[in-house]
Amino acid sequence: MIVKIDFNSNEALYVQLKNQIIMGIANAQIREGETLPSVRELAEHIGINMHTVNKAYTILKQEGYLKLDRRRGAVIALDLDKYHAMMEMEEAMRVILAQGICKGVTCKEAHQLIDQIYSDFNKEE
Amino acid sequence: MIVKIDFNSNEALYVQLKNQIIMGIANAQIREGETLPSVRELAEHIGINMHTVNKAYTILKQEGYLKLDRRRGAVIALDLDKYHAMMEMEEAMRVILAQGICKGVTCKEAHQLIDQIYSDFNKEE
DNA sequence: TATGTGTTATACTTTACGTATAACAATTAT
DNA sequence: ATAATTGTTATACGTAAAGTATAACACATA
Repeated sequence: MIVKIDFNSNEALYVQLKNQIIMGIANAQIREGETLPSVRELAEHIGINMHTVNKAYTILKQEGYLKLDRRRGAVIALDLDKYHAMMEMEEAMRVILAQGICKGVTCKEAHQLIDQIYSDFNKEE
Repeated sequence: MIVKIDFNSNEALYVQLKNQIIMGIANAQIREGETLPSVRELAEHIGINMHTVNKAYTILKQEGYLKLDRRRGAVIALDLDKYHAMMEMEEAMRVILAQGICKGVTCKEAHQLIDQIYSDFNKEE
């Protein structure tokens, strides 16, 4: 799995890393039971501090994507609280769709976008 | 139009305000050509600093939602750069949908969510 | 015993956020 | 003309978050 970090982004490094890993799971590039690199290893590979990686891992654990194990490391383990996920999706989507509506994006175009992204995630293996 | 700010949120005040205004436009609670309160007036009404409101207005101007006029104030004026809006929607949606996919949200359920939000925005007037 | 996990603690720098005053240029009402 | 109100800009300050840097701890494995 390839992690791309933009050091010029205004988005925090640990947030970028967190999102990349979530998209990696959705892509099935990493699967249930598989392990991520250790915090020190990944930190060195990306070129950032260990604690920044650890922060991303800790949040992923709290949000139900990982289980952290001494020695084994960070293991993908999904906690399927679908209801909670839907609530958060709704709140985030409301802001994004509002922006789209103001800019003339139709409901149909939003649906097409959803289909495209879903098929992108299923395409990769 | 009612502005609700959560002072306990981890989201910045100017971001919350910006999003509320965008959703207000999508709702048609404020329409093209109408004016928002002055920065000082809105700041006092909400109970925050003038510069925080000004920051939200400035960003809304840069992103093509407002035009700022001396004396007239902040006037809703939408710059319909649909293509650019679609690009940003795609990037933001990719992260949100990835979270949903990991949590077992189906493509169909995502579509239902879109429809619900779109109808919510069209219901209000 | 040695090594590599996550974890925690401390200290430091830098940046973003929010507030606080103040003043400016332009416009409108008096 | 004068006064008042608009967005705008500048400066300064305090607080919090982000990121880095060392160091040490408890635990599990080779």
